Amino acid sequence: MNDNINHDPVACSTHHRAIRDTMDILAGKWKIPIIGSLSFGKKRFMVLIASIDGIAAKMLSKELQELELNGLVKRTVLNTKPVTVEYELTEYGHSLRPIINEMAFWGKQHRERIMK
Amino acid sequence: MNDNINHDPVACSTHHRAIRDTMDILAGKWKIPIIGSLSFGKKRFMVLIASIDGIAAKMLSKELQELELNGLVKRTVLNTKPVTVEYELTEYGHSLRPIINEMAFWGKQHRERIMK
DNA sequence: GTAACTGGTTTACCAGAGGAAACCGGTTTC
DNA sequence: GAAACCGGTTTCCTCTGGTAAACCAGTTAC
Repeated sequence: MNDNINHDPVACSTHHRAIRDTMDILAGKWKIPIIGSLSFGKKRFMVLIASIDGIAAKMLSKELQELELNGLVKRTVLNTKPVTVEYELTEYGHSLRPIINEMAFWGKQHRERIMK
Repeated sequence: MNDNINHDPVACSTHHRAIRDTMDILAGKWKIPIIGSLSFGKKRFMVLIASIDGIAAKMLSKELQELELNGLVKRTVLNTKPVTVEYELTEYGHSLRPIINEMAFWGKQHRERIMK
């Protein structure tokens, strides 16, 4: 029998790169909680801080910037008395749903499996 | 209108924990390439090193230990002349397929979107 | 004028992820 | 006995992700 190292280098690296792209976008401690919180609707900065347990302001603003850069989140500055800023998930941001759902499903199953 | 911070704390934290579990298991630079390489069939240590571009022996052995701990990979020591060790994906390891596929799909789409 | 609230930025610090290279015990070949 | 191959482990180093806390500009209430 022959150990096959060959799995079409091109298609394979494209595949891995795509997976890595996705992982990078979702990486870090806070991306998922933020997306999760925003999936319930648009929220202001302070509301986000309150709704995401333990996050620091710097982290939130940094993560929101990255998410905005990647087109997953839309930032809107409102012309109010003290300036308020609203963040919301773009349609593109919502397209992550299937991935997040798959991960939630597998993770739940995994925890049950580990317990016994 | 009312900014709703309440999204059922219990169900929500369970959900996020499950997602985090999955992310943790897949985290790091090498888990996916290793799983990807093993998804083509069982491989020996040296073959894995050769098939995963850029990985160091230390990293590979550490990551394999974690994957084995989580029941995703099975390690078999063969009684050969110089001891050889075979690694293979367990059935449970294969259950990650849907997640990985979703991520590959989304990542590919995302890259195309970013390009234009 | 002073305080408080808005949405941040800046600085300084720390733990952990990952990389490079040496080392190791056992076995076969020369 | 020397060298090479196997599957690691150990040590040391660097670089990054994340934290805490101070600071900032603009606006309103007191």
